[in-house]
Amino acid sequence: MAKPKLDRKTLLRNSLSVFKTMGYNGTSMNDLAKANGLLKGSMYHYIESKESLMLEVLTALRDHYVSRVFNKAFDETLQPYQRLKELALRAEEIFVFEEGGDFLVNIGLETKNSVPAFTQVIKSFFQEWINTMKYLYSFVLDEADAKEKAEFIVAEIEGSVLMMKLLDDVNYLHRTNERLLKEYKELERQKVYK
Amino acid sequence: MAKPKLDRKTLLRNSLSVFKTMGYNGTSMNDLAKANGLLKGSMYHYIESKESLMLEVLTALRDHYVSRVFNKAFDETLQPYQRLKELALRAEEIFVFEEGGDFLVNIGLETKNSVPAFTQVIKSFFQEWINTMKYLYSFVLDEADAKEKAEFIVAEIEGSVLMMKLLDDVNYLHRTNERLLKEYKELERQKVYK
DNA sequence: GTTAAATTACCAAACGATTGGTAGATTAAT
DNA sequence: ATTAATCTACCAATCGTTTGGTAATTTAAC
Repeated sequence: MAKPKLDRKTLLRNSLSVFKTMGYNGTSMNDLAKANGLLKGSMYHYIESKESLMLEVLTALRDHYVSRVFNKAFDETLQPYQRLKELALRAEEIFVFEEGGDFLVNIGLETKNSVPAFTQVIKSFFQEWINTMKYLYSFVLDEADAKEKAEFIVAEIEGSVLMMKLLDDVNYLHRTNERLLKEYKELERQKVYK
Repeated sequence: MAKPKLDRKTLLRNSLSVFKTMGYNGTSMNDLAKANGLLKGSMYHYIESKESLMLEVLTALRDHYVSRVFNKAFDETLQPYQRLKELALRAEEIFVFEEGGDFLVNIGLETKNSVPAFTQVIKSFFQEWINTMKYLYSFVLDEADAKEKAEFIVAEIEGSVLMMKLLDDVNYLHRTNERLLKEYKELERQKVYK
């Protein structure tokens, strides 16, 4: 009976799936336990508290994005435009199909005034994202413009994802990405002519 | 103590204030009662349930926006550009200073998979907003483009508000509005030249 | 290789606190 | 005296968490 061990990754993935559909306050320890094939008391064999579990989920998600998605921006075997395209593609997959998506925003808003520990991780995710975009745009814009552009683009994508969810319209994000890519190409062209 | 202690408007305003900072699931009937200067049991003299109260708050908020904010777009004493400017100004006030703000988005995301009645009202709010923007852009763009532009702009503003909250940066929305206004003026210029 | 101790994984039950909601008594204005 | 508004007291259910206990497995001494 001490064999079928639940490994950490599975625990986090199962828990994320529940948190994602019910939110933080909307999810009970019972829900989490069920999703992991355990009774609620047994969950405490793996975790210290509901809050610490969520914090671990958030952190894992952020680290995943940083090391598996954002890092594409620094892949020197690709042209800058191709890197942006890779990022856009991955973002579309993530937000439209995968578990996770705009999860970080949802939880960030829901717990903003009650669990500061969450806010910190979520903030750092967005900072990382903005920095990634800033780097990519530094190829076609000067420092200050690249920064502003990066901040604006992250907001733009998040807004699209949001409307996509609220209005059940899957095209939102795709159109936004297409617009961004087209615009980037135009910026590259202008840069060359200068 | 049988005086009409609490009028409907005050009840809704007080409740909104609590819901706004703690979310739907994060707010208890006790919290709501306290905010209204009552004991929990007394709340049920005014409302049928926690859910019905929230639904009333959401509906009142949507109706307020439609009749007091969005209607500016149809004010024929103003030039289209001036109407857009009015809308932008009001939006900035609402999102930055007032209670309410992106409340509808937060609740929409938090309760998307648990309380469909909320989703309906929230959806209609965004549809109204999009329609308003579409009308304003029909002065400078053709039908199809105006629609796409409207959808995009609402997403853009929402994204800005979101980042503003998550990153505690009040400039986000202001910059977005300035960009929109400038672009609208440019669209007007292009229209004239054609 | 056998065996006993230590550890792991889990369950069933219960904890005190809090949840949304109800009933009946009490208060105060008309 | 009537009636509307509020309080007090309570309910059943659920919350996150802790407990006591029991198999299954791993470890380590022989």
